[in-house]
Amino acid sequence: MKTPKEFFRQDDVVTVAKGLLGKYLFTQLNGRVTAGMIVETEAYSPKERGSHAFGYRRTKRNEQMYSEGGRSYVYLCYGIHHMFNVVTNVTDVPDAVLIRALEPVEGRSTMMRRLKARTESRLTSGPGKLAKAMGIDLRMNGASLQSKSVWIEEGAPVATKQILMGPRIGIDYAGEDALLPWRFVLKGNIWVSR
DNA sequence: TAGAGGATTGAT
DNA sequence: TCAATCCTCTAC
Repeated sequence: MKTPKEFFRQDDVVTVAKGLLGKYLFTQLNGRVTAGMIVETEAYSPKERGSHAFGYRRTKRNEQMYSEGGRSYVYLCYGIHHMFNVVTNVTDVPDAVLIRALEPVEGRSTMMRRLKARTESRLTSGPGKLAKAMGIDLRMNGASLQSKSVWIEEGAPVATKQILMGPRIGIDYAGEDALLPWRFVLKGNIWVSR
C-alpha cells in the first residue's frame, strides 16, 4: 500500500523522519523497478542552520521544499551527487527529510549496473549512492511520491527502541544546530551509511 | 558577473 | 586526508 499523503503532511518533521524508517522507496524507470527499505534519515527544518531553507530562505533550488508534503526534493551536491529528500508539512513550510540509506529489496542487478558495482554490498549506503542506484536525478525534483516513477510504500511497524538517534552528517557549518539529534537509523542494520 | 563553497564519495 | 566537479548563492 502506498503511504497516504496525510503521513507526509504532519507538522513535526522529526516524527516523519522517524516514521519513514522501515517504509519502502520505489522507482520505476524505463520499465525497471528498484526498491529499498529506508534505514537512515535526517530531518531538516527552516528553524535551524543545517537546512537550505533556514530562516525561510527561498531560492530557485529549494523551491520544492515549499510545496505540499508528499513530494520529492532532489538537488546536486558537490557537483557530483544527487540527494533525494521527502518534502513534509503543508504548503509554504519548508520541512524535508533526507533519505541517507536503503536496504535494497528489488532490482539489485539494475542498481549494480547503474553504480558499476561488482558486488551487492554497500550498494545504497549513503545519500549519493542510493540516488544513483535508484536512478534518481534532477528530473525527479518535485515529483509526487504517489506517482508512477517514484513512490513510497508502507512497511512493518518500527518500535521506538529500534531507532538510534544522533547528530546529522556533513553540516559542521550549522554551528550548534549541527548538534541536534536529527539523524535516525534502524539499530543494527548493516546498510546504513558510514 | 565573479568567487566561494557544499546535506558526498572513494582512493591514498 | 584529499581531490573530483559543477551548480547555486552571495556580494560587488
